[in-house]
Amino acid sequence: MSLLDRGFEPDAIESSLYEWWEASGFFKAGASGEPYSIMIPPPNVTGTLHMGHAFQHTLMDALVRFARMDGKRTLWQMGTDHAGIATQMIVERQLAAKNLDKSALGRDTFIDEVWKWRNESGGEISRQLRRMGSSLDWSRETFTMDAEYACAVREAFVRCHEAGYIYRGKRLVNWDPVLKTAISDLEVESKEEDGSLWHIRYPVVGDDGEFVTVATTRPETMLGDTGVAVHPEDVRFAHLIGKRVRVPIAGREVPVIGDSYVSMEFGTGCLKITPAHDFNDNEVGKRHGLPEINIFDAEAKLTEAAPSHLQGLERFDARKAIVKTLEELGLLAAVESHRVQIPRGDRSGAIIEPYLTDQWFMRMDALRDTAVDAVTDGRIEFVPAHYANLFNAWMRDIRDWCISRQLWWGHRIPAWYDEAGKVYVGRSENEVREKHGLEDAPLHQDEDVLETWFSSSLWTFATLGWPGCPESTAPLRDFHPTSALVTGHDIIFFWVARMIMMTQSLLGEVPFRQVYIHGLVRDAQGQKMSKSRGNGLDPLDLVDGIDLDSLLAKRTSNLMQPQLLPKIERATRKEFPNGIAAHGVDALRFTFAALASTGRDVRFDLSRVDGYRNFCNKLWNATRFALMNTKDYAHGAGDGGLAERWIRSRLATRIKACRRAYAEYRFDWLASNLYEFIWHEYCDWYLEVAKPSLWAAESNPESAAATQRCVLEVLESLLRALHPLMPFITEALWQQVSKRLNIEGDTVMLQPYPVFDQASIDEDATSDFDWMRAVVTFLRTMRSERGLPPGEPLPLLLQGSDSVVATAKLRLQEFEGTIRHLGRASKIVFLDEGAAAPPSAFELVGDMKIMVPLEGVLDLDTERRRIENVIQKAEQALKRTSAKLANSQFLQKAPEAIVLEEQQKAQTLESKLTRLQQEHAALH
RNA sequence: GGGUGUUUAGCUCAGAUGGGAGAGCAUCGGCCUUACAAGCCGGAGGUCGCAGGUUCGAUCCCUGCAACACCCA
Repeated sequence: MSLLDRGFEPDAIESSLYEWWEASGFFKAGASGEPYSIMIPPPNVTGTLHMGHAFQHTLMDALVRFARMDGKRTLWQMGTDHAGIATQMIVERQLAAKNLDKSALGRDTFIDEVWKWRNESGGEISRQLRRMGSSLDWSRETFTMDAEYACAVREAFVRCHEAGYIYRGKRLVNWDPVLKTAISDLEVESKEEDGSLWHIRYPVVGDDGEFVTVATTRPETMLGDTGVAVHPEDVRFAHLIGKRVRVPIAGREVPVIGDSYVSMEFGTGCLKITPAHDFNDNEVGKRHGLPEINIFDAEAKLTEAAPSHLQGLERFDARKAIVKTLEELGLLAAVESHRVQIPRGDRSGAIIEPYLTDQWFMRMDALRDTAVDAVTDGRIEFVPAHYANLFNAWMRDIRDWCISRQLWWGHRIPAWYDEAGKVYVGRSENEVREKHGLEDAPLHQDEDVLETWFSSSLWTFATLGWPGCPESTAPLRDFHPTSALVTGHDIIFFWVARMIMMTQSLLGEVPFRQVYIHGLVRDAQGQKMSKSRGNGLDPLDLVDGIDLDSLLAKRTSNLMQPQLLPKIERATRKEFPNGIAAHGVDALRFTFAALASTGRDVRFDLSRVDGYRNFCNKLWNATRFALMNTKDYAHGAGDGGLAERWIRSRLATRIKACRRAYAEYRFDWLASNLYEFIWHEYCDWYLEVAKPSLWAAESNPESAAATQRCVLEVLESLLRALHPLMPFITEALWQQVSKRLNIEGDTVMLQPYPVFDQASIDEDATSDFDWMRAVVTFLRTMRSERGLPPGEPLPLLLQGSDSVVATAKLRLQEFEGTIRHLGRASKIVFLDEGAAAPPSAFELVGDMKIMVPLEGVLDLDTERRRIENVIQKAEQALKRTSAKLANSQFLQKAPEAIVLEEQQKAQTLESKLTRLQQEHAALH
């Protein structure tokens, strides 16, 4: 009963419940029922929980908890990603701090270091996921570098290679000269930066004194030029096509070619062609058979392909040197400033160099088509649907995917080379030897690893036992294809598309049936949250609270740009002058749900969390009230009266809405329905109406017992309905409430989710209850508007036709006590229809006039103005409706139901107006 | 340059089938009413970005424009 004594303290309930849930095995994949599965997008093992995770996991956990309660055989698969580059960078940085270098350690020792780091520091995200209440199946936790997972990766590689999807080749790739690895198109971020356009004269061979002036943003690449191109229809240069020009400094003679890729308007209209260091030039070069001359090494320094005095120069030093030489030679025609797109690696920030190397690629043409088909024919559904367009558009333009990386941490490519350099692909060296009869021939394995996204593209099935033997793949049969994928729009291409392609190619089925795309969490100003901006929030700081100094320290430590410190400090002090209060996990989760509408980005607003913490407090206190007033509850109570029928009807309606919200991924509707129901229906009205009945147990024990039963039953249902969003508080409260109702079961999380009950929908009870609310609201508003004390009892007079009075009397049998209690009515008296009423404040509720005599208090002028106001509004409404009804087109074409509705509206308004005008005239 | 999304109360956002507009927060007034002051009661607040079109009727559908955001080149 300690629950009754204390107020709501989230921390006190959250700490113990999760441990108990997990230890009890409640999160483990279910054993019966229709399968429902979600794979967690595996967080990077290097990661710590950020707002995006917290948001995403709240939604996934709600879906999973809902499915589990709804009787599904539910799996929420846990796991983390080895995150090749990110992890390797962290460990390298740690080594650098100890003045160590990975090349000094050697590959094997370095990988041991990475594992050591992972085992010691890689578990932070798991702890945080538990703190958020995520009901993940930890017993199935998978790491993408686990031995079984690695086996699946090799299998996938070999099968794709056998199917002809994977090939090795020398191609132009995006090269990161800092990390010294190839990266994929998606890992390159292009931004416009200030640059220059250099106009350079290339002498025409055999025509002394004639030049072709090319324009370029990268003069240093001229050392690799193997052609100059003009537009074939450009009359200015038509005579040059077929001639040769001499590339200055390099001294090479190259042809002038015509290619429609050249824009006649841009620059000089002449383009130098460097097939080895530009993607577009590479295509032009291929069309015209131009050689590809690689002038850079892996660190983007000039190689022997450059003149000897320039060799070894880094590319931007080379640029300076070359521009200077050109100037001296008089070959620099002009320099203009120019905005250029600079491609940078998303990890290192280094400027990416298109670079010719041997890499492994995945062919996209056939796989692309199967993926697009799966989305087009509805086997995979995007929610919201418009993301399917984005997906298709991207797939249309997709290029072959470079899957090899020059890193050490990751899945090593299962390919071996003999001494002649011939490549063999297989699951293991032994398999390769046997298959190709290589016996003892020296073989060495490919040094490269696979891109991380290659292994994570297998995530939905490699976690379930694939390829495995029949016994170990039972989970695969049960849970694949998975039910839903929940992710942000930023990784549709990185991950979603690749999962669809890989899964279809390897399993012949889709990886998931629905993809719910949620928005990104931004700060209150709509800015992306990031460490470098210093505007990030740690979700657990919202949960547990943090003082200003700690928050400042957190936001300003290890800044990449220390000059931003004062700005960040100012902004933080302004937004959180007192730090952040503790709100509890449930309030934060509910906030995320409430903000999650239609997949758009969300601006995170702390005042919303405040509001939902208050909501938790409300629920807590409502339960305290329920428990306090049902101590003597005994079974066998009746169904109760109108109020009970009303609240049960409202509950049924809300349950229907909740289920629809789950089906449509509208977590905002889910949240608002539950909030409205609990606060404004259950607490504001039902519990208030219940009080007189509960307190009159001695005079009317049956009624009191029925009320107790309804108070408890509705509360118990709504706790179940709310549980997927607010697991902690609902569990703590449900355990108390269920005890009182003698419900079996240890935990709310394994109770059935409430089912919509059509039989509980009760229109009559709803209109009766609404009538009562109108009467009470009149009394309250009337008092408030006239400045009368809210507590002072006032008599209430009712007047109407016989039938109206008869209905009212029936309703009063149930609600007289309620109206006296909630409206502070001293007595309720009926006036004969024709009788003259005393000077009163009045209102029309339907066809009944309700009034409070205010002899002496009433100011006639004020009352008259009040009525005039109401009359004016009614007249306006009537005018609109009459205009419609006078329109023959409307009568002809509008649906009958709408016409009828308008006719009724007009009738009601007319009679109301008549009454109001009578009252107005009577006010003297 | 191409594409997608957004534009509704002071702020953050709903508006589900086209039938004259909703919530939370903030704000104003009144309440220590035996669950809750993290509360209760009541009020005020809108040219639904702009211009056309379709329709009996448009916040909603169509076209154009503007602003903002993101993606691609």
